Amino acid sequence: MELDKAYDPKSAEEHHYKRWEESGFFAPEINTDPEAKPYSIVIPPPNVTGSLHMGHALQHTIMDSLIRWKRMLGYRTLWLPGTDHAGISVQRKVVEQLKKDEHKKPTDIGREEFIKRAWAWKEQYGNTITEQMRREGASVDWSRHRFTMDESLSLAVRNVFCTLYDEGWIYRGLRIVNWCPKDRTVLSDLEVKEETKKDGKLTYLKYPVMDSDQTITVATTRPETMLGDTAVAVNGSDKRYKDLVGKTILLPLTNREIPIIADEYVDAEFGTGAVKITPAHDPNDYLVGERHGLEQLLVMNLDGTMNAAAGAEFDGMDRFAAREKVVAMFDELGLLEKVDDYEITLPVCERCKTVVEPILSEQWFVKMDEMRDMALDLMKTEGSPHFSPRVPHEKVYTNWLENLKDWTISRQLWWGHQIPAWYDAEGNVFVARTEEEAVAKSGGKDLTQDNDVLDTWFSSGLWAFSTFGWNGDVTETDDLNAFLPTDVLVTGRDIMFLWVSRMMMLTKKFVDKTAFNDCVITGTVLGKDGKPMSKSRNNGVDPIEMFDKFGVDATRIYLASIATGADIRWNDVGVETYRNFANKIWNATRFCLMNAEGAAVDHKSLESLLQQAKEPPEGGTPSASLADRWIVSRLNRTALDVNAALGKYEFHSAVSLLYHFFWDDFCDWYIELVKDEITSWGVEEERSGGEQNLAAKVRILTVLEIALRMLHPFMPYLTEELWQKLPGTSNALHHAAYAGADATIMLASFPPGDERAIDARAEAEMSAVIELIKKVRNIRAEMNISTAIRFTVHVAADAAFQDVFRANEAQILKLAKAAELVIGDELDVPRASAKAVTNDARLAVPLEGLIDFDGERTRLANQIAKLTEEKTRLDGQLLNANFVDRAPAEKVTELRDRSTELESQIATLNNNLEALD
RNA sequence: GCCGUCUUAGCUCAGUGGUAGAGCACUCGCUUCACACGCGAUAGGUCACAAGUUCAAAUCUUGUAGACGGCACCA
Repeated sequence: MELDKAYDPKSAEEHHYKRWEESGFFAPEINTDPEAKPYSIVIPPPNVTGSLHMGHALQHTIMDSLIRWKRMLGYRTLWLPGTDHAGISVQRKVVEQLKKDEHKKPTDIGREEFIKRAWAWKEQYGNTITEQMRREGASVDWSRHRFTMDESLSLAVRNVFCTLYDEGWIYRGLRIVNWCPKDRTVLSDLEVKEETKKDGKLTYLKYPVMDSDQTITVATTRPETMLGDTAVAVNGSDKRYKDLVGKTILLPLTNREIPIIADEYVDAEFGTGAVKITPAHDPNDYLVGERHGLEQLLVMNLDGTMNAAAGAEFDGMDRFAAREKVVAMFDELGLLEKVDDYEITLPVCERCKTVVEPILSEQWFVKMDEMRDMALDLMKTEGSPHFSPRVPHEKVYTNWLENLKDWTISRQLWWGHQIPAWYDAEGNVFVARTEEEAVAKSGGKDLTQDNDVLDTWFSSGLWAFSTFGWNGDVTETDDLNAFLPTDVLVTGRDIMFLWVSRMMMLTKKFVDKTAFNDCVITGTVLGKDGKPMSKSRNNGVDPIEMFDKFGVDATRIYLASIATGADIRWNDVGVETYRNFANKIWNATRFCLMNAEGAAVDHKSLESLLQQAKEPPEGGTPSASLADRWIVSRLNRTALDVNAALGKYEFHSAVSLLYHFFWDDFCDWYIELVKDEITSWGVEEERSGGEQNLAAKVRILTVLEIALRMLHPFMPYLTEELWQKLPGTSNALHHAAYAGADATIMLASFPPGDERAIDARAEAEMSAVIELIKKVRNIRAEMNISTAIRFTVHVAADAAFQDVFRANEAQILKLAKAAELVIGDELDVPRASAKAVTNDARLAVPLEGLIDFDGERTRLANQIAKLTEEKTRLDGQLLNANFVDRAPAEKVTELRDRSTELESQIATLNNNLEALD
């Protein structure tokens, strides 16, 4: 079989996913081992308005790598996919569509029709991400796909709401909330971000004190709110205003009389030391108002315009226009003291960047005190969730919880879970799961349901258990028993509070379990400019474009290679590295297949090698070749290390281990070392015959096959494509739990690695051979000797290494491009020779007529300088009595040995240098 | 204001007490029959700065400077 010369990702990506999905490989049911341990991950549900961005790609890569790894290890794995209904975002999309297509407002078509449109929108556009996930190769169980507004999940929401209400954890109250005038809904604190405005103004207004000619000056950034002022406050200990406390102000433009009060809240040092108090439009003022029994005068509508209470002149006027008008009128009245430029940070709506208006409004809240204690308790007693990396996330999470305020859960939207609360004509509230129940509770009255819906995060908060079938009516399911707690949650910092914390709390509350054991918080993938990717910065990189350009596998393994937990800049060159890696894997396989005639993957072929590593022949020479013993040792070491790294969520080191094993050990050395043995162009007469040749072919195919399995979690398409082409791969290689399934690498067992297969002797011997070859190559390169010239290499070493070099003579000659190897106790070479030392040998290359004496002098001098520098440093340490006394004896011996070794190497090189003269 | 992170080769980043690493870029040499998305060989770093702890610090502690994140406040 012959492969194309280069890997074309597209062709592999086209067909495997469909087969995997249709064969049911992604579902936990594929695992037929009744004893199999479960391993589960629920996806952070992307919202239906979204499309795949680099953050998703990173997180999905991590989740899929973990799931594929565990699946191959025989766990009953479930990665559960789904989407959330994204209340505000979908609502906005539908509103825009309505306006554009029909020039209508939501109120023109009514709630019922609007919701129909929203569902239609979701059906049409809401599957973008799920389709993109197929391209990513995500091995999610689509049969368990959930949507936060599915019937069962919606029932769960209603049941949870009712229970929390009945137990007093949910209440309805009049509070200052964050209002987005554009979206016309209240927002939770977490959905409000801050934006610094450099062109802000601080306006100083003079308020006349009644029965006096005095005025009191207040400063404000929102002059229009003065229309709702119901007091002016000063600090009671502020001497400037002492006499004014208790007096009355005639509030300009309104002619209302408002008191001057004393309150601790006022900082005498700040501004004028006098503060206008607007209890209905400012959270601090609200508190002051409560303390002093002030009227809460609402002067604004929920669309950001002023209302009648602001006065006839302002009624209906936009808040910003009203601001200008208020200032102008104060100016006319001579009551405008001044307007200063002022840099101000304003709260804005996270989604639409509209300036958020703090406003007094009646909303539903979740009381957070007990929830918080529950989550803190989980952290303190069980260290749950176990964050990775622990620093700094555990502390940030804990700090946030400690300062938690109540959660505003009502939203003035139509799309979402309508609040299961009904009102009678008198405004009495009846909370129930259905209208019938509510009516029954009311004693048969006519009721109307609350107009608002719940925050999308309220339903997302139930995700860990509602997705497994819990809905309050049904509280036990097989999936729930099998898969909760989920093993790990993989997500970004941005939703740690919005989602992670709430899911912990609600899962504990309703199923008395932790939602997930571990929580991997990924870093942010930054744009090339080092800033978070965003549309406004136009520094975003589209994962799909990367898939097209470099292939899915290259993009995935690159993402895994940067998944350290730290933020990282996107770098096309990095993906290119792994595109090249994919091509390298392709070509290594291509080479093996070109020479695989008559051979097939056979794991028994490595058994004798394992045996020799486990029980080295007593003093004797192992029968298997060094290269074979070495690659098996390296293979197992890599497998052990990769498993360990994945277990610690150190994806970048797993990738690095695999990269270097495959490229350096397998391609650069192993393939080259055994090339002659397996190819038809090898040195025929040196071989013991066809049988030996076949065994070597089987071995290399087998090593390759194991390597592909280790790479599969990161590079699913490429590895499946190649695995299918390797002779001898079949479902016999599957993990026992999947014995019956059609052959696929994704169900093959993941190499666990065997510590006893680590062959220290083979590794030491191989490194002697590699070092020797590298030194010869170095001489050739530095002496500028053409590869066409095959010279003789003289090697001196102790008896054991002489044997090693003799046993590997053919390989050394080939890789060093030498004609002859002369091995002995001492070097016996003419003066015109280039020389070098390794840790285990001395070597020389006679270069009669080729040597550049000056060049050789420089080369030797450089080597001597390098070694001397190291020796000087070591000897300095060894002369230090403190070091020798206090450092571990092992360390001291190690340094001493190294120093002795260096001494001998330097001496040799010096002799070589002198010999040139 | 409070909490926290980062600063390592030209670039992007690993490494977290015991001789500084990778990929890419750079330099030199290769149309070597798996791969030029390649092969071989070099070069390149007082690990931001300062002090301390230690036999030993890129790594631990404190401070300084710069970059950044979260929370709170902002009349």
